[in-house]
Amino acid sequence: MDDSASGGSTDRSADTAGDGTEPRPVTTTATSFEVLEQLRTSDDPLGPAALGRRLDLARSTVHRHLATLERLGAVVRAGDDRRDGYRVGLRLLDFGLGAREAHRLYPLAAPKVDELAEETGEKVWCIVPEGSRSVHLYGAAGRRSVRTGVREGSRGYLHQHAAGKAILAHLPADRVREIVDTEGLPAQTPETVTDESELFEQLERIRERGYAFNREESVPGLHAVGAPVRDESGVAVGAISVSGPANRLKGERLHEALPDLLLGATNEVEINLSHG
Amino acid sequence: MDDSASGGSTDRSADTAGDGTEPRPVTTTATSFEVLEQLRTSDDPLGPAALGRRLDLARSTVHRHLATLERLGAVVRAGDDRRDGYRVGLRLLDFGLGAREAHRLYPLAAPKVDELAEETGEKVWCIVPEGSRSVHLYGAAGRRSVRTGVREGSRGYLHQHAAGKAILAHLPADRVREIVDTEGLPAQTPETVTDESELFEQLERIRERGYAFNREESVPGLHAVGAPVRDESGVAVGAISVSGPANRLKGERLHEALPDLLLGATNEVEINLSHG
DNA sequence: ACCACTCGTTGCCGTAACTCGAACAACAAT
DNA sequence: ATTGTTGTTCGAGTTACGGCAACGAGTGGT
Repeated sequence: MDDSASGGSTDRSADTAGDGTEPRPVTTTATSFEVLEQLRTSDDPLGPAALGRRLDLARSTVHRHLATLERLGAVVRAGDDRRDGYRVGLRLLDFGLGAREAHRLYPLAAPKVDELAEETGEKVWCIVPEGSRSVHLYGAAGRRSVRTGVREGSRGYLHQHAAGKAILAHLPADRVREIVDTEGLPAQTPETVTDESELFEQLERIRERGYAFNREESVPGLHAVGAPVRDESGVAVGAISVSGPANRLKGERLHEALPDLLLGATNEVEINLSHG
Repeated sequence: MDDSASGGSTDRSADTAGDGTEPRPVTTTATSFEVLEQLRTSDDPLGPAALGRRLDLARSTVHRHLATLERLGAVVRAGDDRRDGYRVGLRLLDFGLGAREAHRLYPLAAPKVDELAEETGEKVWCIVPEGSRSVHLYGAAGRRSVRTGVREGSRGYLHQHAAGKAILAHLPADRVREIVDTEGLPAQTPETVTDESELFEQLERIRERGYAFNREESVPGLHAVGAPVRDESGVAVGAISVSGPANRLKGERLHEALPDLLLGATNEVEINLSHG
């Protein structure tokens, strides 16, 4: 009842301070996703109280969101007791895997990734850009492959991987600008490329030779080679990378054998991509 | 259309006889999920107009939801032109695969499923109950395995599979009652068990011998064997099944060899489940 | 060439429904 | 028994959600 009971002309009260360029259309659905995000990143199930504390929301509000999400199958109670809290439900597995199979690259690249993992014995990834980030679409573990923290579905920065740099090198220049401007060039290891001109220089050389390297830029002790998958118009729709311990990925193997294998695979995928 | 495998009647009327008192907690988040559901079940990308028509919403409303979901990464524009519509984004892959790996059964069952697929050459599934339905948590295709319509993440009815019946047979009796009451016993093929007493009779025999059969009850021409995975207290947390063409899964192989293999695998998983 | 139709997008306004705080029942720890 | 949790329900207040109408752009018909 403060003022402006009708019409509400003068002041807009809070006006959602903070975001300068936010257009207007934002939603409460975002809150539900924040709940999901909290549940996803937590190892243990969480209840309304714990979630409310993390998100700064009232317990009753969280309760309502959870009830709705439960009805949708997006979350499930962890145990039989109602004190056990909730965790992310498998309904989202349906959505997620559906999205993956709907991606034009997945059915073509997955078998090739498997082949490469078999041939090289290392970890092989198919990575695609989404928004201004990278998504690990599909991965296959070779016999001697190392375990990193990355999972299928993981999101990361394009400038931190071999595959990501291969993608950046074959994107329209203004697109690269947008991505760098919105995401910046955060470092993951001391070797990560954080200098803008250094990055553009690398991208130029990647365009020349057709593939990219990653020398401990994402994980200490890990090297990788990445090659882009381009569509008819030449822009990258994704990339495939082979990664392994630095002492195994070096010299002739890193600079010639693996790139050859990779380019053979990506070339084949590109052909199927155009004539499929 | 008409398929609408899940969700179904979302209209306010609904309220099947019985409990007319819908609690209260329903949300607009549900609308966002309906948008996602439509995008998931559609082969082609959809825009605000098409979605609005299918969901009976104003274009502007759908637009708002899409804008929010896009900001969250849950949907993405299909093409560069803004006329191309949206599809489900890979953000949900992150949620979905995370939920799968968080499931206590997945890391234990997946390698065993791979083994069984290798040994039998058939299609092998790990299935878990969620809510009152079944979810295909993980599947592996053997060398000669057949392709059915099922995918990882697919949801179905517990009484229609071998694995599902194996689960039902090792659930508390009142739980089974709940499930049958809420879901009914819909038929998928002429062979599906639709009679309640027939089902309970089968469940009793499944408990006695320790595994379940499926003779063309879910897909015509397809047979399967399923064995439960029980936790310390004896209730089923999931099941593993082997399925293949009826003419290959019969006689001694169906009734002795495959059950032996299956029970060996599930037993091992159960041990790891208790002491891991 | 025009026109008629659809598309996506954007303000605006009324009101549905989302958020919050308080209160209640169970349970745990002191 | 007291004090602290927890999950859950109910009501009141106000946000922001949903529908309508209009704009700019693209497409197909004639």
